[in-house]
Amino acid sequence: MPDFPETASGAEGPGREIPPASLARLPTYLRALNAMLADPVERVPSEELAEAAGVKSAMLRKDLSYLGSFGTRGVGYDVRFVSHKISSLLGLGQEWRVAIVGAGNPGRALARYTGFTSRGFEVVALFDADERIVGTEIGWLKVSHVDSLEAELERTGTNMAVLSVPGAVAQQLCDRLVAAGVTSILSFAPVVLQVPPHVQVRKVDMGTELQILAYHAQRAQEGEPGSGARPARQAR
Amino acid sequence: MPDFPETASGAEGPGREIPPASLARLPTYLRALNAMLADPVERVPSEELAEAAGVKSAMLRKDLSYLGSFGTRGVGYDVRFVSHKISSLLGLGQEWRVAIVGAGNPGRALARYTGFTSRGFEVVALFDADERIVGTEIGWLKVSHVDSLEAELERTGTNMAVLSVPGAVAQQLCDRLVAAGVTSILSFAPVVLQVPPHVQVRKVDMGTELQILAYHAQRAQEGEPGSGARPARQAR
DNA sequence: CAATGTGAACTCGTTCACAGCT
DNA sequence: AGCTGTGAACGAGTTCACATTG
Repeated sequence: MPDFPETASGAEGPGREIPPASLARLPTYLRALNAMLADPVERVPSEELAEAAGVKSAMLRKDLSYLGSFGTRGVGYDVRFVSHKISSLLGLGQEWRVAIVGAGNPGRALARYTGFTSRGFEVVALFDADERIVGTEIGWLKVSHVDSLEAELERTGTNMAVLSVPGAVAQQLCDRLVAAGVTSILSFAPVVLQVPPHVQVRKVDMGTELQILAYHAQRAQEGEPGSGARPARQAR
Repeated sequence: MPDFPETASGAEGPGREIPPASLARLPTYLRALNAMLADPVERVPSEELAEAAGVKSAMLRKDLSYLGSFGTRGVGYDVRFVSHKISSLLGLGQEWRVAIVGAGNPGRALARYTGFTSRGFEVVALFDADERIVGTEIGWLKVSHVDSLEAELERTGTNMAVLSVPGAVAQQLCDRLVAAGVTSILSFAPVVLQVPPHVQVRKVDMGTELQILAYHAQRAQEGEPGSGARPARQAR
């Protein structure tokens, strides 16, 4: 299917760095585009793609302009072409080998989540420190003891890690991952990880998200009850 | 013991809205402060708290200044006091009743995650559409059929929902949640949800995060030739 | 003519640097 | 003396609006 000129190899993109805010939206665009590929949609104007992605059309156009300038004036964008372009920019042409460190509830859920296997990410190792969990099979993977972390990372050629361990041990395991040469870490631990500058960490934190929601919810309910401002003072 | 000196009751709530970027950091500050409370730390200067939260001290001070102006010049901030202040601003004084919609792998992991129960969030209902799952117990909750969604939300007094269902049905369930009066939704579904303006949605998307990591990882590996030499330095 | 691509205006977020308190 | 609180400078991100192009 990849019948597009120059796919995964470098040199294609402009030297410009993509601004982080823009980069963070590309996966959303990619999903929208791929959804359109299912139906046989050939072209899409920025207005429509932007709506599907939940952004304004000017922003979408500016974002895409960082990757180069394709799209046909008066017509729109070629769905397949832009999809490929984003995929290759994101490095989805290659398989990323992911290790999951921490096979507790969240780790196990991740290991079984097939959603991303299909998108260029393969889970190749699973670690835990709990003897009762080590050796059990989850999905089609056997849980390794965290003692063998370095050896297994090497053996499996892991180049990305998901950290789903309790906050108390997250930093220490993060350090070991970094020492073993992992430079991309997705952390679910509710702590701020300290890493050297060449290592990329992204954090997913449900607790934080719920607290932000609580802030808005509280404001909303203060407005509701008709009586106006209420102190609503309750210590925890 | 939970009494604090002033807190001019009328003046506590600044009319000012908290800027979103600032709001998003408050949970991190709160965690750092609560960790300090464990040790008996009374006061902390902005420099130190900022380091624990991974931000610059000027930013921390500005963020805290949105909540009011406490902190003692020449000394620092009272750990307990600021912790309380943030908690109450975030609405953590009250119990939030959370329903989890979708009891697949991620939903089950969330239901068992006790980490947030302790922080003012209680899971009060769990839904799924799969007959084989409905009726089973997860943690101390029985999975309800999604058909009874509206009734159960009402019965349990749910005021927040976590949406952990496949993307294909997320929008439709989101609509039902909104129709049932839920105004705060944390979504794990990899789709852009359309909601009316009074509803707050936050999204957690591992796929997106991995793709962003892949972008950086790809850039990094383009820089260095494929030989075995890797920096592998330690974190601080 | 319809829709892109983009400079310019504007808004929001971060950092600086120092006045003002304790 | 030391540290907060904040106005002002700076920078990033978003939106506007329009010249440009197929």
